Order: sequence, then structure tokens, then C-alpha cells
Amino acid sequence: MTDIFALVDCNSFYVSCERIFRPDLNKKPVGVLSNNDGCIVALSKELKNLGIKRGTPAFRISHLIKKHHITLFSSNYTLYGDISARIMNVLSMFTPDLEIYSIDEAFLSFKGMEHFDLEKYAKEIKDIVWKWVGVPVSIGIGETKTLAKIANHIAKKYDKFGGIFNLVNHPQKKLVLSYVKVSDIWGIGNKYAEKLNRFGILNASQFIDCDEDFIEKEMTIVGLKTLKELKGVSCIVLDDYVKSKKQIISSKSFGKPISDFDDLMQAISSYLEIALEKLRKQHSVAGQMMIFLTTNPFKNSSQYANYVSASLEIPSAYSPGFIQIGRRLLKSIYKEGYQYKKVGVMISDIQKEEEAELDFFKTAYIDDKHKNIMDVFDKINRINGRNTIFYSSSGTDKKWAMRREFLSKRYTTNWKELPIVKAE
DNA sequence: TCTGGGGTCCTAGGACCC
DNA sequence: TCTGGGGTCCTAGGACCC
Repeated sequence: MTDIFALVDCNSFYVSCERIFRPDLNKKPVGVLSNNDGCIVALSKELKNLGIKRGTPAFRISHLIKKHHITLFSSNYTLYGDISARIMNVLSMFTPDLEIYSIDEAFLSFKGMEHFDLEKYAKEIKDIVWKWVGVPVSIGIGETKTLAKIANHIAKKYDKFGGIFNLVNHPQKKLVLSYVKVSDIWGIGNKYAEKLNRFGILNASQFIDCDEDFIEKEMTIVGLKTLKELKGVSCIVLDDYVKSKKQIISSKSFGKPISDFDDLMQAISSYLEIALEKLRKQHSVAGQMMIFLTTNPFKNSSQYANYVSASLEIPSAYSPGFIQIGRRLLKSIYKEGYQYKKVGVMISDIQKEEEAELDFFKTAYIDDKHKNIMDVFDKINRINGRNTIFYSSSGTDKKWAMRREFLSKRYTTNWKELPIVKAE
């Protein structure tokens, strides 16, 4: 049976989520901002057409907002996460093998379906997602994940394909690949694209003709896998189970500069709470933690950045233990007199709770009481909403909280903010 | 005034061991 | 002039992804 992969990718996902509840913004330039309303991270086609690029700081386009009637939103991850879950739910009805690759992308296995009308099937998927959730998607189909990615890229780029492109047994595969820049191949980023360009390799068709030893030498076995995938040899398998995280990071820039130790400690404590809740959700414990802080590198003021890590005697997921160590670590690298822009925490050396318990010398948690406390803690927040209860070390004044000036409502996760349909 | 956040994998090099 | 060889483990850094 031939392996066939379909990649379903939402178009301008965050923008599309906002548009579900603001249909008046269809066909208009819309953007979604990063945390702190800093950079533009998602752009509608109309905004892209104004020459604005992903990653542009919002303040650089402030003069264009009025002129072109641009609408900007603060990122509303609660909303996007909820819409994403709905889409994945719909997609899972079309295949038993689904890999949720990111918040807005999923690989579907079409294994053994080479005699089906794959484009027609993809069109059905696209239409149903649009009808039931209200988000437009593009679908690319290929014998490998990398080819499905390329097909998706083409489906998105050229309107004439109606958002669907199939590379399986394509009679002009080489010609199609010659239209794809090497930097648009999945797995080839800026650095390797530049390197390949220096060798005169500019598009996917030229890349596929390269000598395998040469590619492995210049791009390690990662590059070699990409090459083989383009040739139709599947090297990247479909992972249809949820993988546990091997490290969890929580960090955010502050809404305004912070220099006080206690404020920084509040942020560290809050981020640790977020990271550890994620850790417990995947039933794991961590044996290592790291914290870091930095001033604003874009400012001319005096700069300082540092990080420090510590190992835990016993791997755990008990928040107070981590917060205690976090305080000690912060003390060791904190310097007075600097304007800090960001702090963050990282927990690593992660293993499953059961596995840790099997190890006689590394019993997870100090005792069951700690585990019970955290279970109850998480349950309360799960039922009543995040931050219903939290540690006092995380503070209540939160001077450092991020800016979110253009936040849309919690249309799908809060009863009080449900959209209202008015009959005229 | 204003420049994101969260991940993975691979490799090279150092420390250490026999 | 010579100053072994091989293995493992860990870490930092680089590359990529969304």
C-alpha cells in the first residue's frame, strides 16, 4: 500500500478565528499581534498585499492603520485553542490516522487510497470545515509529509487550484518542483537556503537532483531525510499519538520595564505555575529547572542577561518546591539597578510519573500528600477557570502583566461573552 | 511608548573512564 | 621527535519548525 499524506493547514489561522465572530472583517486587512501587542504574527491576505510582513513590530505600521482601515487584535489563545480543537475533531472523522502537528495544521493518512479521487475527498473536507467551524483551509497531498507540505504551499500560493493540490502521481512533478524555492521546502530554513543558493541550487527541482552524500555532508542527516522525502521515500512517520513534552518553557516580556526583585519573583512564580500545570497535565515530573532574565536589547540603556539552573534531588511536579528553588536562583543572578524586560523559566529532565516511581531511589513527589494537593489545585482551576486559586508568591498586583489592548471576547469559553444573534 | 513565545533534533567538543 | 585509543555522557550551540 502506498503511503499518502494530506496536510490540512488553516489559512491565516488567528485572523480566521477572529473573523468567525466579526464577519464584517472579511476581505479587509486584519492582523493579530503577539504578546504585549508587540509584533504582527498573523496577517490576512489583504494585509499581506499591503506589503506588511509577519514579525513586523506593530508600532511600525501605526501610520498605515487609518489609511488602509486595518484592524488589529491582541492574541486570544483561549479562542484559537478552542477553534483548533473543533477543527481537529472534524478532521478526525475523515481518517483513523491523524497527527495534530500544530495549532492550525494536521497530517491525515490517506494510506491505500491511491485509487480514490483524492482531490474530491479533500474538497469534501475543506467544505465541511468551512461549514461547521467557519475557518478556510488549504489541503496538500503527497506520498511523503514533505511532499504534502509542498503541495499545500502550492495550494495556498496559487488561487487557481481552489485551495487543494495533489502531488501524488503528478505527471509534471519535476516542473512543479521547479517553481518551489529551496527556502520554501519544509526543513530548509534561511541558513541552509543561503548555502544551497551559493552552490547554485535555487529550487526544489535542482535540490532533488543533488548527490545524497553531498547533501548529508553539508546539511547532516536531517537534510538527507528531506531530500529522500522529496524523492518520495517516506522518512518522517505519522505520529498519531500525543507526545509528552521533554522540556516546558514559560516566559513573557513585561508590559513595562521592571527592576524590583519582588516583582520579578512574582513573574517567576507565575510562570512556574503555568509550566508545572502543563507538566502535571501530561502526568510527568521534572528533575531540572532553569530561570533566565534579560533587559530590553532594543534599548540603549545598560544591558544585562543571565541564566542559572538547578537539579532537584527528587524529580517532582510540586509547585511550591519549584517556586522555592526559583527564589533562590533568582537571588543568585538578580542585579539591582537594571530595567528588566523579560524573565522566564524552563523545566527539563522530564519523565513520566510512573517511571519515576519505578525507580526506587527517585520516588516522585516527597509524599502522596503533595500529589493530592496539586490534584485538587488543578481540578479547581480546571472547573472554575485559570487562576481561580494561585500561590501568593505569584502576586496580585502584577505590575509586569502584558498589554492586550485589542483583545476580542471569550466568545466560546465564557457564558457571559457568548455572541448574540439579533433578529431584525 | 511600542520589537513574541514555545518547541525539537543534531553535532561538536570537553570531561571522564578504562 | 615522541607524547594511545576508544567509549560514554553531558552541554552548548546551531539549525529547524509553528
